[in-house]
Amino acid sequence: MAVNDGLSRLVARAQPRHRTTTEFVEATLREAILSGVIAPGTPLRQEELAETFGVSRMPVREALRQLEARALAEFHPHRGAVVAEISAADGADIGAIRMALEPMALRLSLPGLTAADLDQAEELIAEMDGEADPGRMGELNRRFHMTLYARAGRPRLLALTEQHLLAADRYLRFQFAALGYRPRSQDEHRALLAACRAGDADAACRLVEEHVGEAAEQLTAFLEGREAG
Amino acid sequence: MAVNDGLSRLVARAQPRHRTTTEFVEATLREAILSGVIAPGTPLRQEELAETFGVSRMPVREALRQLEARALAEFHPHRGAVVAEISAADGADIGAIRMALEPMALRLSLPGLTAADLDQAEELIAEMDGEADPGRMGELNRRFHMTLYARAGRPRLLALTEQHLLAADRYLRFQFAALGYRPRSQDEHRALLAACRAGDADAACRLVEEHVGEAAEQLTAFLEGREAG
DNA sequence: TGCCAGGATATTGGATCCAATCTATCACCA
DNA sequence: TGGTGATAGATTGGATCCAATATCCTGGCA
Repeated sequence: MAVNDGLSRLVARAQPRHRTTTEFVEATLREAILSGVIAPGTPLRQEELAETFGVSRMPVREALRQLEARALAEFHPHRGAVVAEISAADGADIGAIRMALEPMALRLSLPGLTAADLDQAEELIAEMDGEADPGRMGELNRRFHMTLYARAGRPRLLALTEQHLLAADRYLRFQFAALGYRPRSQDEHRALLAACRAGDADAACRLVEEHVGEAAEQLTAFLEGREAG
Repeated sequence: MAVNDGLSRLVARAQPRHRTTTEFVEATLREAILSGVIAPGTPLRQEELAETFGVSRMPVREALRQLEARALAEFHPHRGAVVAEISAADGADIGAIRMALEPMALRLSLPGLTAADLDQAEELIAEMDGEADPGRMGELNRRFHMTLYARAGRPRLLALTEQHLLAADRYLRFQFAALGYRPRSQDEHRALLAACRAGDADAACRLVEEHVGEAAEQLTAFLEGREAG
């Protein structure tokens, strides 16, 4: 079974240190969908998932409802849930949201950033230089961005930003596999970090907006080509 | 019972034309929370809600999970859910998100706006002039904003924007009740509409950002005073 | 040969039941 | 008298069971 195959590995190594079974199932499924372990369009059969997780159908149902609210799964009444499809239009949608949220997060965070934060960001850039694995690269990229936003002091804004960084990751997987990492991305990361170190908020916000925008643009072009072909 | 009282009225006049009971419960509860019919901090007892809706506890449970994913309810394992609290910090958080999303939505929508859209926006401003009821005012305000963003062609961005407009409404209720509607708001609406009619994207985006920012600022000040006192 | 109808099957949606756990109360002891 | 521990009640979390609905296949008919 395509679903169980990759997922059961995730389930096996997932620490069930969650307080309820529902939380455990939701977190693991979300990870699986965002990381691409379960492909878009895959039907999420309740019974099958329940068996994989070793629980009854009920916590699975509640978890699926939460995933629906996060736009990671689509419900069709009496026909079940499927993993949300990916499309060029949706990729552009997520890109637009990131272009709106991330400059705001950075602007709020910048004054509070410590030297340690900036050093950690620099270290993450260095790690990305030598990384080939797409999944790991996505995680490093996400951590780099979130490190810069961490001092915004706006929990909702940060949660929303991270959620859409994760959603973008899911998309970027497809691009990574075909084209490799976007070469200019690292240059942009370095320029962004330099602006943050200089405390130049306007420049930093402009850079992050351009950075996200270019990534989204290239992704959209790639996906449109994929849909056309 | 404080919960049932206002809620049962909503339930009574709600058309159960939803495909599943869970959808019906979720939509009605969301409306009740956002509109303030159920106050922040109110415990959401599953049995009580089930009785009010005339269903079993199960669809209530699934609906509550979805509300949690939307940050409208907070879950405490084995202790139940409560309606999400409101706070000055959270109000500022929502304000920051709106300030990020709405200029982006407007910029994407502006080129596609029709004369009919602009006329409808103007009509909504006129309606707001003569409106005293806070709930109705919030709805008109929301429709005005969403009308201007409607042609963005980004479903996720629009859904997120509307969700945070609704969340802001929930907060504004408290301010309405104490201070009435912010007087300068209508002037800003008119200026914004004028910029849209002129097709001046930069000005329109700047105006909407300022508009949202000022509303958020005043709200935050009000809530901080309320929390201090 | 193609299309429509009807029934069998699979899967979800909803109800009921049981177990786990949290809270509050009360007795008991220092 | 104040604090601590045990116990009872209430409430949620999870499992199982039943009903409702969609899909798919097959057979009959034009």
